[in-house]
Amino acid sequence: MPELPEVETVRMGLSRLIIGKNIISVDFDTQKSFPNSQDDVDNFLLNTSFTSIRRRGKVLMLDVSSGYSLMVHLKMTGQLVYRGEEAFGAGHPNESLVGILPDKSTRVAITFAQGGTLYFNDQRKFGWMKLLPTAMIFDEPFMMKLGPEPLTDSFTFSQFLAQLKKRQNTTIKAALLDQTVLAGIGNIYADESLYAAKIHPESIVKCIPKQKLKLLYTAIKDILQFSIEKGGATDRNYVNAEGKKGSYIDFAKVFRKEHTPCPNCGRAIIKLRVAGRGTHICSHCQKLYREVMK
DNA sequence: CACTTGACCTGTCCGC
DNA sequence: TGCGGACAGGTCAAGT
Repeated sequence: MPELPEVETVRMGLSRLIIGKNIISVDFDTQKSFPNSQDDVDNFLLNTSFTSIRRRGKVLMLDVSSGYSLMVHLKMTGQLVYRGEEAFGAGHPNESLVGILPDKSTRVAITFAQGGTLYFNDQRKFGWMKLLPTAMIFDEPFMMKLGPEPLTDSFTFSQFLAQLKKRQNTTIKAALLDQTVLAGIGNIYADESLYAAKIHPESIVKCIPKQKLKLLYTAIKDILQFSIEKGGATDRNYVNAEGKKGSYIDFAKVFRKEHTPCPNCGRAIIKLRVAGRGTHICSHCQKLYREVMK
């Protein structure tokens, strides 16, 4: 559920809250959530500080001054929440979706000399955080295979078409969820983008007319950007670096909107299963392409 | 090789 | 009220 806009929101928040602070203690529990040894932590994380925070797809890279980086994937229920004085500047502490930390979902806690602690929480333990040399990040198999960043200027329509060539015979929904085609799209933005482009998610990639793919290309960029401006989508677990919700879901047209009227035609939004995922559509507005158009 | 399905987890919700 | 089971979805391994 943390997809590109949510991870980007966390990145911006952490950049404001933890850069330059000295790490004085690191506590971690399960091997699955944090596979590094105590020696790694002692040698490359303790007594260092975060220098920059980057994002690639749904992955965060927290670079530290030792030449190592913490790679973080939040998967479905992961959260990176900073607790300290600064985090509560503007709003109220109780706007936070998360309570007192650490709690039973806390997997890693990183405490700073200046006060404040960064918590990695993950209810379902699908997410992970791992420490590795900064220079080795892009040698990780998952990182090497990632497709282009949809919000960069270098991501053009022709590049989008070229990427889709890799998945010509599958459904467009499966193609959008494939991180090697495009990096950062998950279930929410796949459904919203396909609705905006009026394409049925079960359409076969090679059968979709080029001008419809152009609409999809534009919708992806616009929707991801808009969601970042709204602080991402809080469906159930997602919170930003201050533990607060994003508001994109209030603007969603179809995601989790089954039985409510389509904003375009008024017919009910329905839910089906495509590519093994809950999928939300207006079956009247979104056209199904299964035969190659001449 | 291309593509689909199941496993990994745990909290929540629904029906009985 | 309690309980079993379905469901949520990102990624990888296993299956077709």
